[in-house]
Amino acid sequence: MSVALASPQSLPEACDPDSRDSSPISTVLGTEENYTSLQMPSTEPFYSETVSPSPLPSSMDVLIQDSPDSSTSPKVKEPAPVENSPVKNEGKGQEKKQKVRTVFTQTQLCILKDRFQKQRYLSLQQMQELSEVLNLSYKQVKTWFQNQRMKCKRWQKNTNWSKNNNAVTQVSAPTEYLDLYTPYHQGCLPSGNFPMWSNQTWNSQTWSNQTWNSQAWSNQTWNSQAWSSQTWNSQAWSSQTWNNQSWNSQAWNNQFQNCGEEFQLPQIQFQQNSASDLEASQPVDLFLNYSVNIQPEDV
DNA sequence: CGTCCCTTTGGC
DNA sequence: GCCAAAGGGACG
Repeated sequence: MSVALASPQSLPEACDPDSRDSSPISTVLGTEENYTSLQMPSTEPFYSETVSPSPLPSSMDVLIQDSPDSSTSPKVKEPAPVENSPVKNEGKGQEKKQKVRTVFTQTQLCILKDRFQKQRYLSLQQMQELSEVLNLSYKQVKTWFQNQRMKCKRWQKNTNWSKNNNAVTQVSAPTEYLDLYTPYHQGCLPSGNFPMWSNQTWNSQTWSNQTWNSQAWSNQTWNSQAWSSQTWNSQAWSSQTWNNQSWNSQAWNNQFQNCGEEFQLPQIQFQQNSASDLEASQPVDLFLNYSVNIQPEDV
């Protein structure tokens, strides 16, 4: 809850169109906030990000739905909140399934990209939730993420390719590709960097609200306390957050290898452990309330 | 089922 | 034409 959200009225409907589109960076708001307001009013933690106590202006939905968004497809744009049956358009005469290509609104894209920036793989539930928020179908969200991953991959390939020799390749991996997005992040969503780690007190709540992405991990300084008390006991692993995420090896690895080169996993620096701390491996207890001190440190 | 990958198709 | 939303096949 660190980030103070400035204006509750989020999302300028027009984030910057697309990279290639000309529209100027809409600097409508500060660089951080709004996003939180997208959160569902729901009771459960879900939209990670900063834990916003704010009750969510339902205006968001409206915004997304009938935002005068420029790019809203004139015709298509069918926001089936639920599974979208394959196009069955007007099916006149010809049965040929004519492909319907939805044009996502800028708002939707902003949110999607912002999310992607933090998480390349979403669990089923996360996708569903996101799809509800965006008023898109689950399938659309899933497809979008897939396409995005592919795009990311291609981009990565190309850039590695062209500037292979140059040392500059060392740029912090995960951010490189994301920079592509910054243009409209500046005027739309909070940037991908979030200072939520410092002196955060983790309890089951904050934990489940945290989006674990590469940056988060790498920025985290795991000391003995943090890590070992975590101990990743079965309870921790099976707690909501982890369950909601369908971790397979692929998802896991890719999670940490955002579009750049390789990503360095968090270095665990074990200091001296006070045995007392460790042994107490009470299932969830430890998990419920411990704090992490983090020393600012670049990645 | 989800993901990867390639292809098709439609907006712009 | 380019790009991105989908379709579809292969794979696990």
